[in-house]
Amino acid sequence: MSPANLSTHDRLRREAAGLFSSRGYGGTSMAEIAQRVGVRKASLYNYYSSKQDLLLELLEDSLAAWEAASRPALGGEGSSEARLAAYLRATVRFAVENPQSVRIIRLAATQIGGSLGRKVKALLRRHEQESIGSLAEFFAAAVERGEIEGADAADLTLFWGVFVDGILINQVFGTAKAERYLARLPQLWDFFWRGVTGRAGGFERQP
Amino acid sequence: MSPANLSTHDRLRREAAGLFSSRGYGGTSMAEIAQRVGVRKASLYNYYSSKQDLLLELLEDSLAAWEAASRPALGGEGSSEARLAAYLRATVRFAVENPQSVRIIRLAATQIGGSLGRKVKALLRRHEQESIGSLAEFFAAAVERGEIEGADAADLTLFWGVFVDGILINQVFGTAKAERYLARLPQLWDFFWRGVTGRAGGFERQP
DNA sequence: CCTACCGATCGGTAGG
DNA sequence: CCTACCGATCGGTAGG
Repeated sequence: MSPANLSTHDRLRREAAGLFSSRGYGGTSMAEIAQRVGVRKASLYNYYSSKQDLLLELLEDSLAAWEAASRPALGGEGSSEARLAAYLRATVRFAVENPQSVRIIRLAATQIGGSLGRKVKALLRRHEQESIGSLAEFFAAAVERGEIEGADAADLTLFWGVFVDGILINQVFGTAKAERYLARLPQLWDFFWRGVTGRAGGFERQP
Repeated sequence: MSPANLSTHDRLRREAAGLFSSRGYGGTSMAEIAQRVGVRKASLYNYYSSKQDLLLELLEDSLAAWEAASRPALGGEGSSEARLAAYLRATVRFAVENPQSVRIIRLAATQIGGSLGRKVKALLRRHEQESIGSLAEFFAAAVERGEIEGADAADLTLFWGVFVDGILINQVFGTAKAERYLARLPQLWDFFWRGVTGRAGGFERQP
């Protein structure tokens, strides 16, 4: 837990993620990162060849960690509701435990221009296609099997994106504590599932 | 419509809002703004005494415009559902017509540190207290009158914040066109309202 | 991981 | 709204 136990490279990742996510990419200087890590600025260039590279690696790591944390739940066993609820819980838990990763992904999606912006957008687009693509398939299958009735799969996917992004944004940038959204997840889930199916939701509290 | 018809001050506001919202505050330079406006950098300081002042005024204008566009709907006549739906439509329309205002508010909420960050957070906190405060009262009153049953007012307020922020974020930062969310608002509203009340929503298409 | 340094650009000012 | 300029800081490199 103590910073002294972490390698310089790990401290560098952590401090860079913290500064980028709270001040933005352009608002963070390499000198400031170095100061927090406790080394001279020039030493950072032993780990990354540029500031752009540093952001790109943090973004890739964040996207990979998010996928690894949430993806398995959707492909698990059980009803559509159980799997989707498990996916949501895994995502919200990830955001509680890794707020900086969520922040980095958001800032990358919104604050970067130029040639770096193009690389960032390519990474995000690839991730979104995989993630939203599998959700769209999920909803289409649920509609086909009759587990969700009277709604269009595209509208369900749209509503799901709104729901999840709304939770994540409020979790990591809002004034309320991030844990609150995890604690109220059964209620939020119930609203979502009833809205989508007309039936009360059953959000199992066990993992 | 043409830039040539706008005053220098108006062009300055527009270009600064565009650059801040696409590159972030720290990623935007006064020289770049000046170049787009078509004047020398020093001339900008006839309108604003600092870069911080420029951002603060853009933020204040954006918050005021948002309030003016959405607030009246909530206090209008009609059922709780009609008023809340009108409030949502006004908000989503505002985001279609003023995406940069929404972007500025989001970036201010997430990307600024230091002394500027404190001023920005004070502005946002005041706005949030007024806005979320009136929503919390709205839901409490709807529960008390029995227009919404079986749900806690605090949970309703939480879900509402998730719903609205999710739409706005996807509208102004997502890959789909912003108009899509306006076009699909009846469906999104139906999901929301049915989730909250168990009854199908009736989203009137007329203003 | 350090010292020492580079050219470029930063926000901002003086004075007109 | 301009020219001319300021000290400070930027990302990055050389060389060890």
